[in-house]
This record gives sequence, structure tokens and C-alpha cells, in this order.
Amino acid sequence: MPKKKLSEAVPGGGPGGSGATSYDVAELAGVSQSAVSRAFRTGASIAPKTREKIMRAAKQLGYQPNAFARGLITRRTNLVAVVISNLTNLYYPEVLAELTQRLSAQGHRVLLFSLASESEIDEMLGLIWPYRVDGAIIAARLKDDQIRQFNDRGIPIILYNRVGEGEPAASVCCDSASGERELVRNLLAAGHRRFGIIAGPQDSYVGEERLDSARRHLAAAGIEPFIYRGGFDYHSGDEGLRALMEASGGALDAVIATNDAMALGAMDCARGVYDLAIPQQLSIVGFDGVGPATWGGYQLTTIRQPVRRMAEAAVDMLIERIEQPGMIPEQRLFGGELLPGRSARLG
Amino acid sequence: MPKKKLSEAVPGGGPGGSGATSYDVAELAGVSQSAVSRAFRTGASIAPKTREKIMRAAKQLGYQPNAFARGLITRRTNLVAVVISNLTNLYYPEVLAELTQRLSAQGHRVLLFSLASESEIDEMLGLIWPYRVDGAIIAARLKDDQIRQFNDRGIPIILYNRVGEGEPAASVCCDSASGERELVRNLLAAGHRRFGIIAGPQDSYVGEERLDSARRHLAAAGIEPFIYRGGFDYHSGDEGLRALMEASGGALDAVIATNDAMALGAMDCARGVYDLAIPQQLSIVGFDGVGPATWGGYQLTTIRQPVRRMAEAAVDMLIERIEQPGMIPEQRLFGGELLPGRSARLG
DNA sequence: GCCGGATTTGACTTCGGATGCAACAAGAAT
DNA sequence: ATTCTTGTTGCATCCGAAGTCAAATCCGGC
Repeated sequence: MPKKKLSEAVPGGGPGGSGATSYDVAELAGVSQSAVSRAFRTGASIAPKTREKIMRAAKQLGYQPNAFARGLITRRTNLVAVVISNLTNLYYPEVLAELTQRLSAQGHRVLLFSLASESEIDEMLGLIWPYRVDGAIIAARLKDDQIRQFNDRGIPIILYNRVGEGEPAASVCCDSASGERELVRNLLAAGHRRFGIIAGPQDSYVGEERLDSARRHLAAAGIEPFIYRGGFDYHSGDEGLRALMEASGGALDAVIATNDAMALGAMDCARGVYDLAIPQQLSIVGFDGVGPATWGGYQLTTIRQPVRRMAEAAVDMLIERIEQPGMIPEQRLFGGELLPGRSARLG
Repeated sequence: MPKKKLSEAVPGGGPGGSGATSYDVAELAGVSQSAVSRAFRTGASIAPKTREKIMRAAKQLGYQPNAFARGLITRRTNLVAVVISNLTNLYYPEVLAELTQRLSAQGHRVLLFSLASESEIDEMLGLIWPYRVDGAIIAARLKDDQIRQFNDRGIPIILYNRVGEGEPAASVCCDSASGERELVRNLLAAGHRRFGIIAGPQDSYVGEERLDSARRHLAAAGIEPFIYRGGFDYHSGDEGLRALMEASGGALDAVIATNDAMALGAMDCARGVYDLAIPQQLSIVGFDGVGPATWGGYQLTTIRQPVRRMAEAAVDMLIERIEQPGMIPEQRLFGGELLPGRSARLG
């Protein structure tokens, strides 16, 4: 009769049920629990014949090592927290899909957190700590002391399209400044002179980068654009265009929206409300290169972020830092690709 | 001098570091580890004064109970697996956002799995088991034996817009049949007679439901529609419309797409390629009620799924089953709302 | 058949928090 | 003051896998 630690009659009732432990497998295979444990770790010292025998028993019992027990002793949970502020944004689902698949492929599970508002971050951090995640990828605005909490706990993080302000943090970003410069340069070259900008909320890092870059390069050409502040959503594009038309007395050549969703809203408004031909009477550009931007009805002129490469970099950098703690907080900047589209006349 | 189990010098180095355990807190507060444990469980037998003292010590050390240790002993992980086949679909991000927020609010964390293809499901299940999730919400096509694996392990699941075929399973669905019937009835009442259907892939449950319903109700009026099979994405709408125009010799009154993305693709194609006025020359309807469907350029006539209510139901049903195992596999069907839009003439 | 080195193996301990139980304290009842 | 409640507390143990270390086994070579 075995000593103990054998699982009781299976709760689920069925054979090959749920509760099998390494002790159950050990008994069935006629080996010790240690052997079972070793059979499931690559590189462990175990005879091939023994491992095979154990694997057969494990399969018969439907045994899978308990990640909680394993995580407790190894201090590696294989969990990565992914924090995304606003999932209903058109851009993030694509990012999330890429991150999830790549992390999965590397043996990590995704613990997803989404925020209804940025103020919930502190609360959310309190939900992350108990799970002892191996690392985190964060597409939300972290304050310095929040970054520091990760650093203090030794949890590597990668900021996505954000940077640490005071506290150093590794990050992956799309180069907003040069992307926006490209757009402005082309618009100027095509002869546009009266600009409106539909900007994002002030608490968005990339939003402000794009806005600053656009203003700076327009200023260099002696142009002062009209500016409207929206919320990065489609509706803000509509409202933004109305506001700009009013502010400029209808005399606009070009509208720069700091993301695609707003650019699309502005296009629909320009056509539907003001009956303007795009790009003949008004050029509109966006930023991101989301799916709908390429749709036939829009063919938006925009900067496409290299999402796949960025996600790949974020995951690779994170895993490097998990494997080898204490690396320097590197920042990687990716250039965007100009999608010419048909919503703007470019030079 | 305390016996043992006190964490060593903090790895992170800083004070209030990461590795604090209940033993550390116990020592600082001058109580036993049991007391610390009880302080963090509501309803446990502990004096308010003691708890307060412990909480103060815990805060000072930055202590948070280790979810892995807790989960190991309680057999409750507070993890819920959310499986979504195709995140880049326009519809699912909204669902995911709702599910995540509601689960969070109920004290559950989301372990996210996304699939590049449905064939990966078995592989993915192997990644779920080790984490001993309390339950799962699944928006992917599960085969009966896959559902049975959950049942055998006693893990409650809720299928989202899917049903179990042989194996019983709780599910939350939007009523495809009556939504589609509503659309067809209105289109018929407005005098449409030559129909095309842009359907989804055959392995989609809701896709087939919608297709069947549309065909049945058209057949009842003696109408045999042209049918094209697409992949539920925007591009399929474009291809679908071209195929239908060709098949029908250009003589179409109405196009029924079984989701919005394809309907939008068809609209752009109808306008851009065939120069048709919508809805005057061609009516197009979709299904889902995704964000872009309401955009000014489209104003798609469609059926909006009550995503919030459905997500709420899914979460509530799941939690019921977690708290109280062995409930009957209930199926909940939600009616969709007809968004009249402007892409179809309705009767 | 015996020996030395390499490989395998199992007993035991560990991770960190939860909990049954007995010990204990504080107040109530007698 | 004594006994009985009621309410707190600590001890010891458990959850399930991983890793340490010493014992056991294997193997070719003599």
C-alpha cells in the first residue's frame, strides 16, 4: 500500500480524470516521484527507458505537471502580464494577437489586463503582484513610481509605444517623429499651406510625439496649423474636422490626424458633411496603418507601424531580460512605412 | 530568533523589496504565520486589532500573498482561460474587452489564448491544463472530445457564439436565425427579389446558422440566392461581390453578408468597382454591429449583437458554475437589434 | 568475479500560504 | 471565585513538483 499523497477517487469521476499528481504517475510506473519530475524536465538525469515508461503512465492518467506547484519551487511562473489600456482601439488587437502568439511560442502564457481608464493602473498592479509574473509588456502610461515597483521587484518590463520618463525602462516604439516628418514634408512639397491637426489626448505619449513633430516641421516652413484635441477614436475625427473647418473658415488644404481612426472619421465627415473631394480639395493623413485604413472606401495616406517586428522585438527583449536579469534598459525605435494611399496629394 | 522560512536578503536589494513572505510579515508584526494568512482572508477568525497590525507590517514590506502557494493549497487559482480564435476579427476585441473587465471585477484573472488556426486547439489545451484554471470562456470551435476533456476535469466552460454538438456545454449565443430572418423579411417586404449571399467559412457555427436561416426564409418566398463563400474578412466581401455580380450577370437586388466585415467590403466594391448607388441600386446587409458599421461612410444595415449583455451572461454563468459545480449546461440565446442604417431599403 | 567511474535513482526537504485542531484568553453566567 | 462560552491564536501539516545528495546500478576493463 502506498504511503500517501496519492490522489483520492477522482472528483470528476471518469477514468483518466483530472487530479492525477506526480505521485499517481510514479506509482503506476513503479518509480519514485522524483523520477516523474525529471521525466518532465528536459536535460534532467534520467534513463530514456525510464522516461518512456513514465510518459506512458502519465498519458494514461492524463497527467500534466501542476504549474502552481512548479512555479512555487522554481520561482518561474512562465506568466507574462500584458497590459493594454484600450482594447477597443483599432490598433491594439493586432498588437495583442502578435504578442500572444509569440509569447505562446516561447513557452509563456499571457495574463491579460485591460483598463477602462488609466487611473486604474495602481489597482491593477495589485492584481499582478500575487501572480509573480516573469515579466510584463505594457501598452499603457506608467508613472515613474509604477515602473520603479517593477524594477524593485526584479520584474523586467517592456513598454510598448511608451517610454519611461524619469525611471529607466526598456521600450519598443514606432518612430513617431520621423514618420510625421515624412508626412509633413510630402504634404508641403505638394503645395499644401493651410493645415489642421486633429491630435490625441494629452496623456498619450505617441500622440504628443506626433503632434510635436508635425508642429515643429510645419513651423520650420513658417506654418501655424489649427489644432483640435480629440480622443483617438473615429468620432473625434468627425468632430475634429468640423472644429477645424470652423476655426479656419473652411480654408483648409490638409488635415493631419495623429492616428488612423480619427483620420477616417475626418474623411467621412469631409465627404459627407462638407462634400469635399479627397484628396483633390482636401488632403487627410493618419498614423498607424490599421486594417480599415487600406479599405477601398478610404485608402488612407498614413504611416504603417511595423507591428509584427515591434511585437517580435518586445517579446525577444523581454525574454532576454527574464533569462538574464539586470540588462541595460534598451530602447528600440522602429521606422514606419509610408503608405501613399489616395487620401492625400503628396510631393 | 525565528526558526526559518524568513526570506533572505532581498534580491532586488531595495527596502520593501519583492520577496516578502507571510513569515516575514509575521515576524515584523510579532504574530504567527497563520495569523498573517488569516488577515488576508475575509471571514477568517482574527481580531480586528491584530489584522490591522498585520496589514501595517505587510504594507511596510510590500507583501502580497503568493497566488501560486495559495492556489496550490486551496485548489482555486482565480484564473479563467479565455480562448479566442481570431483576434484580428473586428468583432472579438470588443468581446474580449468586456469579458476581461467583468472577470477582473469578479476577482478573476484572464489567461488569454489566441489561435492562428483552429487546428491548434489540442496543442493549446495542453497549455491550459497545467494552470488549473477555475473555468474557461471559449470563442473557438471545440470538438466534442475537447469539451469532454473539460468536463472530465471538472472545469466549467462557457462557449461563446458556439454550441456543443454531441457533448452538452453551457453557451451564450446571439440568435442568428431570427436576426437573419428579420433582415430577409424586411428586404423581401421592400421588394428585393434577386439575392446574393456572401457566407463565411463552413467551420464557423454562427456563419452556418446565418446562412441556413437566410436561405430558408428566401426559399419560403420561392427565391434561390447566389452564394459565395468567403473567410469573414473585409477582403472576402470584395471578392464575394465580384463573384456574385458575375454569377448573376449583374442582376442583383440585395446582398446578404453573414458578417459586417464582409458587408463593408462588398459595399466598397459595389461603389468603387461597379459604381452602384447604395441602397438605391443595391441593398447590402451585414451581421454583428461592429464599430465601423456605424461609420458615416457606411451606415450599414445590420443586426447588432448585444455584446455587453452576452459577455455579462457568459461571465455570470461561468462564475455560477465555478462556485457551484455540477449545474446543468444551460444555453442562453440573445436577440440582436436591427440597426436600420442606410445600406439597404427595408420594408 | 571484482573494481572504478559514470549514470540513475529515491528519500527527503523545500517553496509559501491555508486550515484543522488544540491551547488559550477574555468576558459572562452562576 | 469558578465554570462555561465565545472568540483568537499558534502549531503542525498539507498542497504538488523540483532539486540535493547519497545510495544504488550499470558498464567496460582486468
